[in-house]
Amino acid sequence: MANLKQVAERAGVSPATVSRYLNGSLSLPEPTREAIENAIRALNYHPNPFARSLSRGRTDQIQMVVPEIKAPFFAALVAAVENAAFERGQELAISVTLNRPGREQRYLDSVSDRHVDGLIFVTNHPEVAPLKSRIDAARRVVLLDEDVPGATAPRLFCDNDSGGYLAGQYLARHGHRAIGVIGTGDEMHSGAARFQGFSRALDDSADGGYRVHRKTGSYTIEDGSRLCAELLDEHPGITAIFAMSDELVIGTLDELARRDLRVPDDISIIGFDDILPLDYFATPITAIRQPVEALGAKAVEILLNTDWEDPAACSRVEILPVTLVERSSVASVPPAPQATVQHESNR
Amino acid sequence: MANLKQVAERAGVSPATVSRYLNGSLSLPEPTREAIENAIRALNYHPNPFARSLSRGRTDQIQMVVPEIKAPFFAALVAAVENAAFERGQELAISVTLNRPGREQRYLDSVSDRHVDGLIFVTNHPEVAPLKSRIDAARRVVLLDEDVPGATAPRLFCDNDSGGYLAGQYLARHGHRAIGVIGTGDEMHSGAARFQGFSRALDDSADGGYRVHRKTGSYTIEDGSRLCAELLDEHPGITAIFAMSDELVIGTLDELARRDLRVPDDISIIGFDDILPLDYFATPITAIRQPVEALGAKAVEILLNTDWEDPAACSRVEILPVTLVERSSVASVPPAPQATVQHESNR
DNA sequence: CGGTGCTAGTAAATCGCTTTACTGATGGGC
DNA sequence: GCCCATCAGTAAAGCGATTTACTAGCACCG
Repeated sequence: MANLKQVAERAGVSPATVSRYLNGSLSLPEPTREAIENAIRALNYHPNPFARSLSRGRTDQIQMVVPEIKAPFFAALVAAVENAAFERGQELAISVTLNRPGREQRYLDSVSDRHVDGLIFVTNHPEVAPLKSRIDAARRVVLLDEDVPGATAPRLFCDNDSGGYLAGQYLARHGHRAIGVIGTGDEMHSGAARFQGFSRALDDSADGGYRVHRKTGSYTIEDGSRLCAELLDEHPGITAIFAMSDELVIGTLDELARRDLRVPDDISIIGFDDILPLDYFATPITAIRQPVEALGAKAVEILLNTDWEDPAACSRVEILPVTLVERSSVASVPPAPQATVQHESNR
Repeated sequence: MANLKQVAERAGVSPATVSRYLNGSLSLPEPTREAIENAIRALNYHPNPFARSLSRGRTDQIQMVVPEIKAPFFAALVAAVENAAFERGQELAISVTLNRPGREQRYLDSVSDRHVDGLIFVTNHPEVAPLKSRIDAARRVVLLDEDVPGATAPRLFCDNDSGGYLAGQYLARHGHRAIGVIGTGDEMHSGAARFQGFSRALDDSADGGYRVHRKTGSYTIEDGSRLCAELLDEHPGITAIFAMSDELVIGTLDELARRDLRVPDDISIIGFDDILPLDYFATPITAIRQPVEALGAKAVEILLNTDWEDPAACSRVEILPVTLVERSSVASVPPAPQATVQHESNR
């Protein structure tokens, strides 16, 4: 494996010259230049990135920690970040925690360990107490998608609140009055914000009288089925369900199918994420779309452009807008609610 | 950021001692040992991995190139490899090509570029002509899941042929005689092998008289719908469909739903991959399960244990068994086929 | 003719660790 | 008392870049 010195020798110049030429800090006359290029080609020279990093004290590599990579949202997020990183000449090292205890901490440490330029951190569970101090220590960490309360780091979320709002508004406008909501509880930033926006939308709606039944769990298919079942058992009068993730939508659909409830004839459903090809579903599912591409691009941008000495920059929160993608899983219900719905009790 | 020298100074020994102690090539008496450990803790020392790699000429990092990361099978495969790599103390760097021209080549070059210990290469398209020579040049490449014909590299596949066989056998035993198959064409190793096994199973079946209608495309939801539609339009008599990937199953289901065909009452379906939670589907889908975990583990093992000087080892092909996971998407049809099926023409 | 400014480079220190080949001291065996 | 092991560690040469601070040579200007 050829090195700089050999290239320099063959080109009849010094290693410094080759290095500086390659890094653009030296412009050379044509003949020299050509000699170098030839030598490089002849020896099939590839700079050793380790020597490079060692010398420059910089990596050109960013790391991303995700809890999961099979879940469509995370897979898409990783793809988006990879893309953005690639565009900026950074390599992406991906680490998957599978929520195994200690893995998150371990990877966070690796910012110092691996002397990586920075880290994009995505979590999906609330037990993050030991993370805070490690994030603070690591610096050069961007929190993406989910919060770690108290940690000092720039954050990037989608507009969960307004996503919830859009969903609520949409259901209200279609005449739904008794609605089930399934998602995470308030311990998760996303679940709290989505639900808050959702509730506000209903409050803002001219005619009050809403009953919202919330069931909380994790963003999994299993919980989607389970929570949907609970919802239907306890509140048979609901006419619509807001499911806060693609997985929850799938789980909900399964449960509805199991009960022979048709969407949207028997019950309406509106989702969140919109990563799975909901268009292709038997009933195309209306959902709030997360701006995954934009999230990935922005996360990389923040990571690379933040001035890590500036405390203000390190606690900045960026919010990206979401959109409602209308399909056909929400039906209009008559403006005057049925009696059967009426006498149902509020939680 | 502390370095070896500082640790050594603080512990009152030489850098060499610390280094050798840390690498286990020196056993020290308790007091010295303790002094070093204390110094490390006090300075929060983390060895610089670049200096390490530079010095040792080794990376402890393996790279994986995948065409896609959103597709469930690839996401699962990446997760499995990550896991296996982690277990062996290797970092995993993941690169996603999105089938953009040049990206695969570029990443292959990076084995030399990044001086990575090795690379696991997964592709999903047949235009691989320029890849062959690059793989040969890179050495230390394992071909996973899909073949690049002619390249010199160890290969690891699931038993596509026997997967096809199992599917064919299962459908035959359930009395299906007119069957649609959708998958990739023979230009892809997986598509060819799965179809071959499938056909052989039908041939092996006691009572001949099968009609198999094959439609080929790529492993996507879109193609699943499209090919299923073509199949149903051209061969309305088919009683079962073998869909060669999760995506194709989804696409097929969508198309069936669109036509109000129920699974398995109106038509049976058997899938391949079994990564998506098919259990949770409205009709749980019977499918051939790919041993994703095992594929990941084995790929890493091959990468790390192959003697790259040995030409025999470099052209070894490893095949992992698949299993049929029985659910409820395949119905039995009466042993004597209907007249309507009878007069349908073979392709 | 001296000074200034280019051009076209170079020498050498440095990044942080690994590793080979040593050394000095101590203790045991005969 | 001498020799040989063993123990406990060290000095120094890499690994392959980058980068700072220089210099030699030349042209041009006034």
